[in-house]
Amino acid sequence: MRRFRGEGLNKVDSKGRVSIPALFRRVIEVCDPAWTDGLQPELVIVYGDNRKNFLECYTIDAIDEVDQKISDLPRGSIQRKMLERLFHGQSFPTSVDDTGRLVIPHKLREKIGIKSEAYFIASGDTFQIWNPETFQEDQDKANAWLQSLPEDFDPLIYLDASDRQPDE
Amino acid sequence: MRRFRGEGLNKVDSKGRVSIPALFRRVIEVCDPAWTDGLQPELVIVYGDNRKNFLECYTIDAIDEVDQKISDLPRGSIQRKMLERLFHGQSFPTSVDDTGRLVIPHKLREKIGIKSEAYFIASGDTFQIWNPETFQEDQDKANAWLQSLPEDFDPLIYLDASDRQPDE
DNA sequence: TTAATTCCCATAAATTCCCATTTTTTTCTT
DNA sequence: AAGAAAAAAATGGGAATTTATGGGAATTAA
Repeated sequence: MRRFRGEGLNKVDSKGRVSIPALFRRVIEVCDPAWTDGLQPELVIVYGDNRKNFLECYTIDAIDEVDQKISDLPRGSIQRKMLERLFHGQSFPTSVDDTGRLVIPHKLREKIGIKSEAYFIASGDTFQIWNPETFQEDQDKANAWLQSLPEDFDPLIYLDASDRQPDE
Repeated sequence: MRRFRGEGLNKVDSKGRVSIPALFRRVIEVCDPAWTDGLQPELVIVYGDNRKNFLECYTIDAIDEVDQKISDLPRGSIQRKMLERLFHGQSFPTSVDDTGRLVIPHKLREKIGIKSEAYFIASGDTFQIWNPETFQEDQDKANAWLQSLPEDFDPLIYLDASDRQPDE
């Protein structure tokens, strides 16, 4: 499974159009089973978790995987209801046009406070769209946290935590 | 099988007419085996479960699947009787007109308290129609619940629960 | 025959499509 | 390695289409 990598800052015009970083486009294409050269590759923007102040963009493969897991949850369970609302309801299916752009609807631009520029950053099998200033603030916080750690601390140590139990 | 995705808020006029979000129309069309360009695609509104304060809209494909499962149940069983009443009796077959609208009969508008606006939200292979205020209240509850969780809790963790036993 | 429903037409706003220009990156040539 | 040429990426604007919505006439139902 191809993963996104990298970041980018692009202009948003009055119609809400914004270029997707070219590297991301390649991944979106490959991860859309229906895509073939000449077609507009599809993706899904998820925006419903109001604790997050960015948009999360899923490839078709990634969202299919989520959908499958949701349908495996018991019908009527609160978890299933919440996830259906988030991923099926509070999401926006769209596609990359033939000039490599995406249209971010007015409502979604408002939600994350995007005006004339959008900041893109990869996050595994999804990528995020931020208001550049908001992202910078978040980044500043992350940096401050890193500063607070001992001089010789290496964050890579976390990688080895992944085979422990979730609540350990 | 195509799935609904997204949400929308549209006006309801004095005749009960309301536009169906355009993205939903595409799914309704594709999921009606009899539909072809120019025809009015059909769907079924299920309204009988009075624990739910919204209308549930099924595509033809989706309702066919439900019907099939009902007819697989033993004749005369209480389960079959209940489901037949709900899906065959307390449902309303209708179609999307050529301007993309649906007419919600007076009785159904009353049932869910719809006045001048209707809120649509996708939920897998069906979509729901709510009174906007009622939905907002429901959403507020969901958000409060999210807020009550630890800062770093991600509802996505539920997705990984799908390979456990239901009652685990 | 009143009321409700369906059909038909009209319009404003939003969205998509198409094409052109600028900017950046890559490749080629010397 | 520098500069020129070519390709790819980013951006901008207008025309065409789609969407959402409203109103009246025709039709059907009570």
